[in-house]
Amino acid sequence: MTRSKKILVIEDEKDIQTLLQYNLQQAGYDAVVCENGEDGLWLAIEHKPDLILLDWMLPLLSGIEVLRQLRNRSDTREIPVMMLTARGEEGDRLRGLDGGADDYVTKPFSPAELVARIKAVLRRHSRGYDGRLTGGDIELDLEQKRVLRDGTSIHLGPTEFRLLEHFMRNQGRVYSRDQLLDSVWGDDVYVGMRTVDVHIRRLRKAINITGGPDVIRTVRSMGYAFDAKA
Amino acid sequence: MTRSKKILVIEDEKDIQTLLQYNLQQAGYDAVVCENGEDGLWLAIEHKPDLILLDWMLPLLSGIEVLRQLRNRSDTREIPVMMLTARGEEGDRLRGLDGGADDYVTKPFSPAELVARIKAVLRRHSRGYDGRLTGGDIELDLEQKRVLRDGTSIHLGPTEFRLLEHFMRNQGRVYSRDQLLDSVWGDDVYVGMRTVDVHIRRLRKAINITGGPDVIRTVRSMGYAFDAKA
DNA sequence: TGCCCCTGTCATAAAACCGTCATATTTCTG
DNA sequence: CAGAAATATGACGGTTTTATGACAGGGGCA
Repeated sequence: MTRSKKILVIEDEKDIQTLLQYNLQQAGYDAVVCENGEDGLWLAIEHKPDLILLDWMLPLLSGIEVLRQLRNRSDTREIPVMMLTARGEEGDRLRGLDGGADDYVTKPFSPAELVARIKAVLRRHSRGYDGRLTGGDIELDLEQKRVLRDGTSIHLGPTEFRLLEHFMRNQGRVYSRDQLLDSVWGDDVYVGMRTVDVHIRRLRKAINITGGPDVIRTVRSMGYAFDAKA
Repeated sequence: MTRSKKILVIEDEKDIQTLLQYNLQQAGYDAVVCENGEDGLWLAIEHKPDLILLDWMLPLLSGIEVLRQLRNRSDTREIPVMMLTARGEEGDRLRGLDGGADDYVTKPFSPAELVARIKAVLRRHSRGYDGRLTGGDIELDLEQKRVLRDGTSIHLGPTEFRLLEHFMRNQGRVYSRDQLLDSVWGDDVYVGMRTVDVHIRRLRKAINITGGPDVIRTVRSMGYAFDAKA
């Protein structure tokens, strides 16, 4: 049996804190709890949890700011984050997803549902652990750095490969050019937005030589997404 | 009436097989049965069942391995899986949940209980999460920025999308053109009232290409509203 | 060094989208 | 039923966003 997954909870409301702690442990997770953004950030860096539950409203450092900083460090960028938001604030939710949260839950929530969602996020995130990603008729071999479409091999440049990998790890989800630059190029690069378009085009051209349907969906004024199914 | 849910049963013990098949059909499900992991995997990919009942001990391919492969393919990843385990194999149970099973049932079990659990899993699964709005046969996925009607994908421009989103968040309620301009377009834009009509028309045209009934209700001298059911 | 592959940026073409208007159609009122 | 009021529809021009093709610089490698 693998070690139990570690989950970091950053939440200032005491009762929600204990509620979460209890339920997470009940579900077999290893829960670490703290109550403000600064500690949370520190613990995240220190403990490298498998997932972070992050409250939106926090003392000292707002949730969105914590998220931003997590995404800005190479050693925490890959940790999935679920935001806890109060009901009603739609703008927050959008900004949260925009900032790279993997899911969000509106309070109040049922513990059972939360655990289910955590499972889903962890599952989605651990995709490709055997070195292979698949979507539709496209296969991506992470170890050999090879791409197959419908059996035939396809050549991609390094950037296109990372781009496709990112899309295939998060299929269906729409990413803005900013987000893509952040997660595919890295945060310390500064290249123009339109560069993303060009690489999308290169990726499309390469991946569609077999004649299959385009798997990359353009979402006007939003960004791009990968869709395996029609 | 929607089509009956399809359930794939992967189980090698003949008598349990027939027991399940009988009870599932009795409960109104469409049951497909097979008896080893390889066939199960194949059938899952081929049939896209709504739920999979997966025995733990299987010839050829173990249950956990089948589960792993199901979770690694984009077209089967979202299908809920219930594991059937023999009494006492607690470790297995944990590994099952860890691997992404949605529930587990220990043998022997009562058919009635099994059906109840199945219903619960299906309900939980179809209810979706906050990132998805649903009304009637229309689904709106905020995360993927996609609209589905009766399963078929529908394309909307950004404004139509926001318009529909607003309607689906407040179903049944009537909004005047002024209110719509305010909440969909924004406070600081000033466009003519009639513009709303035009976008309503575009939304209608797009959303009714499948031939379903119009879900947008015109309230003369008042505005518009979204009604899922007649 | 020279060649080849990869990258980022531009200019331009091509789409997609938006707001408005003129006109047809429907609904209401008396 | 006539006339008025409100909504539906089709078309159009302008604007924004995306797609495409071309190009030059950078770096690895023989």
